[in-house]
Amino acid sequence: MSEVADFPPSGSDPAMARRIQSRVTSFDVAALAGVSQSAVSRAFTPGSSIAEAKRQRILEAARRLNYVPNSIASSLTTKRTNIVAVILGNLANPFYVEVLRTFIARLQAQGRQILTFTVDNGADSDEAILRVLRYQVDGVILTSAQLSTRMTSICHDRGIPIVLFNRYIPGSDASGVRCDNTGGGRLMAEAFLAAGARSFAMIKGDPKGTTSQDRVRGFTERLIEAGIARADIGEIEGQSTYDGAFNAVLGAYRRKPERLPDAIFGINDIMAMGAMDALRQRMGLKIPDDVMIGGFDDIPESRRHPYQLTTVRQPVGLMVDEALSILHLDEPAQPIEMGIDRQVPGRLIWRSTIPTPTASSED
Amino acid sequence: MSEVADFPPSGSDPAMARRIQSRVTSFDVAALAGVSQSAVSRAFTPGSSIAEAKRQRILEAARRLNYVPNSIASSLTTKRTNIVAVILGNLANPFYVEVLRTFIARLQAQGRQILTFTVDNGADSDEAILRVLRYQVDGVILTSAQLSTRMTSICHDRGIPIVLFNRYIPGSDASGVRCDNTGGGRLMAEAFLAAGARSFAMIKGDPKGTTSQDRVRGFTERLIEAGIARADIGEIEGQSTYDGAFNAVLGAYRRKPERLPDAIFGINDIMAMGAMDALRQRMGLKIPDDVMIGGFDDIPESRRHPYQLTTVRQPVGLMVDEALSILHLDEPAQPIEMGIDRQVPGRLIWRSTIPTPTASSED
DNA sequence: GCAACATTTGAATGCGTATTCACTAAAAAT
DNA sequence: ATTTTTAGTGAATACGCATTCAAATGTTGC
Repeated sequence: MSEVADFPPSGSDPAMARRIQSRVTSFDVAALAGVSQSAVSRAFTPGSSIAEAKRQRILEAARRLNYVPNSIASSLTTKRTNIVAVILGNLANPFYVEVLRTFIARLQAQGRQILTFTVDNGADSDEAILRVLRYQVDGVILTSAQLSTRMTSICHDRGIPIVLFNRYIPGSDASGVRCDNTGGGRLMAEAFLAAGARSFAMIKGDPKGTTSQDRVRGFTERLIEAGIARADIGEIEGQSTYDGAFNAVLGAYRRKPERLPDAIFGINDIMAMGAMDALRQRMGLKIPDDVMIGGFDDIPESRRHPYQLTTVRQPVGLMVDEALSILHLDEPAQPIEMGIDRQVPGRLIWRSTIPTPTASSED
Repeated sequence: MSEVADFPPSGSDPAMARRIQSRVTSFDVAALAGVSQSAVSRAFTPGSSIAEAKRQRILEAARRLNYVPNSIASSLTTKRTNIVAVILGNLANPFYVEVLRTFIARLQAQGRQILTFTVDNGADSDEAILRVLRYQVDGVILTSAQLSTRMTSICHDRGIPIVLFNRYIPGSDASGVRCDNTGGGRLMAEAFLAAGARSFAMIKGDPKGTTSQDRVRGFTERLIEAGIARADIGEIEGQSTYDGAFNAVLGAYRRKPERLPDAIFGINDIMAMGAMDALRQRMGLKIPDDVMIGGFDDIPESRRHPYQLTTVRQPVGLMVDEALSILHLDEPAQPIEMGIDRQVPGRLIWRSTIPTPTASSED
């Protein structure tokens, strides 16, 4: 049926059939344009000394040859890759998707590339860091928890800055940016108190995550200060996911509805949403009439109709900007800043899972 | 209060204060181990000819120096970077988050790195491709729509394979993998018909996206075959987001509830969810009693309680595997396969937004 | 018209590794 | 015991570009 030459034409070189052709290099462009290789390099390096007319001639030659500079080769001499590594723990949580989106948007706008890694929740990031090191990235963003101090010092020795995002390592001098999670926990406690709650529960996430710990601590502290008895502050453990919270709530209250508190603080929005669905759809409860719910993060889903979750917003854009500024990508000669721990405050967003004491103030 | 030397010890070189130190190279390791640089290179290259005892000695020396091979340098000689670029259009749609997760998981397990790009929806990917080319990636996954044929041929010339994911370019010989969107549209039409619907609407997404077009086409074709009049098959346009669908539905029916059809097909799950919330929360309708709803993708959110969306599942894992197999990352010497268009069938997942004609068959 | 200066230019070199090539030592085959 | 094979090794080189250095060209001021 089909003849030999039935491959669709691709409109390109006839010599393309084999893979790994001799690539077009700056020498080829130089030859075509009648200049030296140095000139070609200069034509593609902004701010270098080259006559405009010559640059144009070179660019034209490059265009004709479909020449694209080889960043790998140039990285070898400049010792800059323009690559930033982003190591993520948990893309199942929309908050971290938002974080990733923001990092990508910012870095891409700066002309940098993003090397993305995921690390199983709770697993340690050492292997990812090692891989990152091989690629000589200009900086590392780490949103995943575990990181050995050995790794931080190796990175430091090699001059690669790391920023912990919404994490910190107690006793380490690794720099980081985070939301004021403790303060945010306090905000949520105050919101519940203002709405008249007297008994409470928290759905905690990963017990090793500082994020969860801090929110729990701030929340608890504030309640104690307000005179709430420890006995009236319950804790539920669950996987840090929608399903984890859903099941944890069912496990805790389905058989003992009498233990249900006035208010439940989901340590992040996705868990608060899981809790809400369990309480409403499986236990037939009304929110906030039967139980109040609070979350943390303010992911886009939280404002959607089924949830309308009252939550603490993390200013992601700001946090990302802070993180990137700590990296000092533009001044690689600067010594790495260590021991920085920038905290940005969260903000309570009133929606409808906690009755508003006075007037609503959504946004 | 604090003395000069109050920096926490980092357990590393004392010479670490300055950035851009002379890096540790294979020559340093060679010197310490008393071998040649070639030997060091071989020690880190699996399958190369080196005595096991010597390799161990080298590895030990490397460990003592915290030596990590420089992949940038090695890429220059091997012409392989072990980097795959993933270009994404829309991380606001959880489906593509799932796709990204899957690619990362697979590639990371193979020891490859992922360079992530996002392209504004509808914008063209040429700039991203150009950046990708500079980094000499081993392959490109493209989930975003627009791609000039000039770019595909440039990639082809340079021996860089591209796979379109859930997209195709009519008239191009670019390879791709996609769900059988047309067939999926038909499945949904059949589900609605079986449930007794006689009037329909579709909420279309990006009009330029082949994904949306194909689903619309399959859905419509099947309905026509079943004898439904064109007048009973409506179309609503909206941004391909939750809010887009939410607003589109409100705009179409809020003032004219009499125009509401028996069944609405959201071209993807996130839009179907937006539609559901608009219909239920804003228009007080019951689903599926007042309107049936169908989606497409089967994102994790679809099975959650507020939605329980009947939808067409895309087998993401399978599609990702197919995409990677087309890339032939393990046989770079092979000529690039062009013109491949693998389609994998979707599968209808019955949940509760369409009344089940007989018995339910959720998973 | 010439000195003093600023701007362009190309040859040569280095970045850190993989690989080729020629060679040695050890093992196997004769 | 000698030849043939095999495994192991180091010196040298290439990969594609940025950058340094010295030379060449162009510009300005007097």
